[in-house]
Amino acid sequence: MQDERRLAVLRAIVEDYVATQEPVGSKALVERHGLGVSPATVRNDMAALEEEGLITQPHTSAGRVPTDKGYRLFVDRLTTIKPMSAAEKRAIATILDGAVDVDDVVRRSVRLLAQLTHQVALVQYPTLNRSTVRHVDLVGLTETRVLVVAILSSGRVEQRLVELDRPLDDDAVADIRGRVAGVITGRIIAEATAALGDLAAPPGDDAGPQSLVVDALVDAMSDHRSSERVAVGGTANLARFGDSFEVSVRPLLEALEEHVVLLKLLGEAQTGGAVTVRIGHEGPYTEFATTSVVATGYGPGQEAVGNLGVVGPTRMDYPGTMASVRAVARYVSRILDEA
Amino acid sequence: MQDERRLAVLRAIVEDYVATQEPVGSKALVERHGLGVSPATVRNDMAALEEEGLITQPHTSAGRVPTDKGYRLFVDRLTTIKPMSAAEKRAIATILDGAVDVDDVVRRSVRLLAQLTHQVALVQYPTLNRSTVRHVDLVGLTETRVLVVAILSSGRVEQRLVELDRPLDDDAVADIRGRVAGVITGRIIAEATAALGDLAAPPGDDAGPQSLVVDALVDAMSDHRSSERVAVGGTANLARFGDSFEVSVRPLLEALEEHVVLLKLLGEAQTGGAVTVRIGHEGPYTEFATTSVVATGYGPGQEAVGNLGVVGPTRMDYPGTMASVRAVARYVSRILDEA
DNA sequence: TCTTGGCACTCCCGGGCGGTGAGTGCCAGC
DNA sequence: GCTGGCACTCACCGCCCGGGAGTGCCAAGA
Repeated sequence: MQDERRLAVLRAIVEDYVATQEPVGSKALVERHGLGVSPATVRNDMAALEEEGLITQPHTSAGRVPTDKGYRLFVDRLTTIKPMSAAEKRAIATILDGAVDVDDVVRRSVRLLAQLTHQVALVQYPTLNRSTVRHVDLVGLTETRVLVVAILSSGRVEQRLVELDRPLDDDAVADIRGRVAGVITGRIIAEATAALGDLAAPPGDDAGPQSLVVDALVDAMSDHRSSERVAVGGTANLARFGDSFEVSVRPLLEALEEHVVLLKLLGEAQTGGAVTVRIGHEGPYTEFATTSVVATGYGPGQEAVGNLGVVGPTRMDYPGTMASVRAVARYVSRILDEA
Repeated sequence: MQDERRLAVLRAIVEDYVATQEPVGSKALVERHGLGVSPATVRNDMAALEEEGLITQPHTSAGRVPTDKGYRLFVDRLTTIKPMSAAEKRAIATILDGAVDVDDVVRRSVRLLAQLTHQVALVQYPTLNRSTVRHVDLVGLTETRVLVVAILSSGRVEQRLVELDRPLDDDAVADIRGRVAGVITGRIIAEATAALGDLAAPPGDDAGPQSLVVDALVDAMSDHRSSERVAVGGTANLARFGDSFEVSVRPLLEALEEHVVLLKLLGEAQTGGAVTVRIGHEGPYTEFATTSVVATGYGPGQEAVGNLGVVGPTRMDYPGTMASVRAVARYVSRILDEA
């Protein structure tokens, strides 16, 4: 019974602190929330919660602030993701439906997520892993330059310019095109890449040019470039960090330009539709010690082709943020499914 | 004679203030620079400079700080762009040469420029205006969906998915492809768009699908999307603003996500290779009242296909920044020329 | 006419100081 | 196990004050 009330106190502390950004005291707590007990009782509970490491006080005789552990318990056990309102859902659908291509979906998502959550939004560009090759084309630009274009089912178009070591006439280009297209069209990337291996060193005169073209295609489909990209938006929301710019915001801004780090952060998100939350010091990223990351995967069906989420101060509105992240991920998935 | 010394004093004030970020007094001035006169003399000159509106003091009995007008005079008459060292040039060339496509050039340029100048870098994506159409392709995905792909001489690939109102077999797709390609291949965008107009409402059964395809092509080449995009980097360098985050950096971060505004800022850059500097309140952008923009155009030959530059506090190292901006623009131009 | 040393004045900045108030811990009583 | 009471602890804020950098002005010298 007391245990239950203590959790209620923790929840109240988290909610108040998130709302006011100030340490919350026992008196204010009983006034603002309908706990039917006296401040003294709450103080006892707070002492117990502090004993457990769930809350802490910045200095003696100040109110209490949740610790990372406290937020963790709050997120895991004290809250449920609140569903978005119909109006919010409509707004999301309207904005994302206007996208003209995959890149545009990503850009719009980032913007939308930043606006919804008032935090820094991250959206990973979709990986090509599950895509199939829709179309391959070779375009002879000059006698020794060929543009290789691969169109993938995700809607992405990858291109490479190939410099040949000797002139090639149109028929020869068409020949290579036909051979390559026959082997990989309709296949998923992994299969296509494997199949190209057999073409890399073919018999006959065209070995050189064809190898070069094949290499370019393998490179274009190798997934690295596109999956290593993350769109970032809403950096102005870093102002929510009340702290000084130099100590808290600058390193964050720097980290946000390091897309490799962001990918790792987003990569922690579990597949399968659940929203993952990383709080404060959890994980090895010192730059993000005072921040939480709320992320999830997106993609058609159950399979994630990318992750998206937000970065914000540990003192954030977790239920609302998680709801927004989940909602945007769902709509992005749906749109990618349609395209 | 005195006039000359006064300008020397102004130059010294600008240089010292840029270096120290603190109001500079008469005594420190004669010590750090080799002006062969006494502090009292300098004080008289300072009073004259203040009279002309070139410098100002934050409060009585403080040192002097250059005004926007002072910086303007400094940039226009007191400084020359200092050439980059050979090592710096090599570094620029090395970094940019590794780019795999146009988008990669832009991304690398932004990063490079931010590192060189320690400021916020902006690089506009190349406009398509001067590009020619290298290749057009139509790919039938299903019976009622066609992917339209246009490959431009700039290396950019534009694509649109077209939903048809009725099924179309492969022959019909090939037919439209042939007709469209015949009309626009090799032409510059403007001509191609005009030529497409004649195809929009052709005679015969295929009027519907062909119109849709033509519309998509016109849209893809309409230049709006790509030229409305700006890559931004080095936002962490906003820390150089010593002021409080909320009043000075937050509005800037917000403005930096408004790419329309950035395009206008960059658009002020003159064509023809000169580096343009906008200082402080010059221009209608209240968000950028405390910043200067150093920008220039880039592109193969004399024609600018895009602009790039940096945004920083008015108190910036103009000679160095202008040198970096010019150098990066030149190398980007060269690379685009080669591609 | 310009430069220079001297001098009084201004005002920002940082440190020290006491009052105020929110919040706590503890204890005795119910 | 809850509650009211009470003494205690600090952060915060406004205040004062001295130090110091820098200025403006003036009279004398080149």
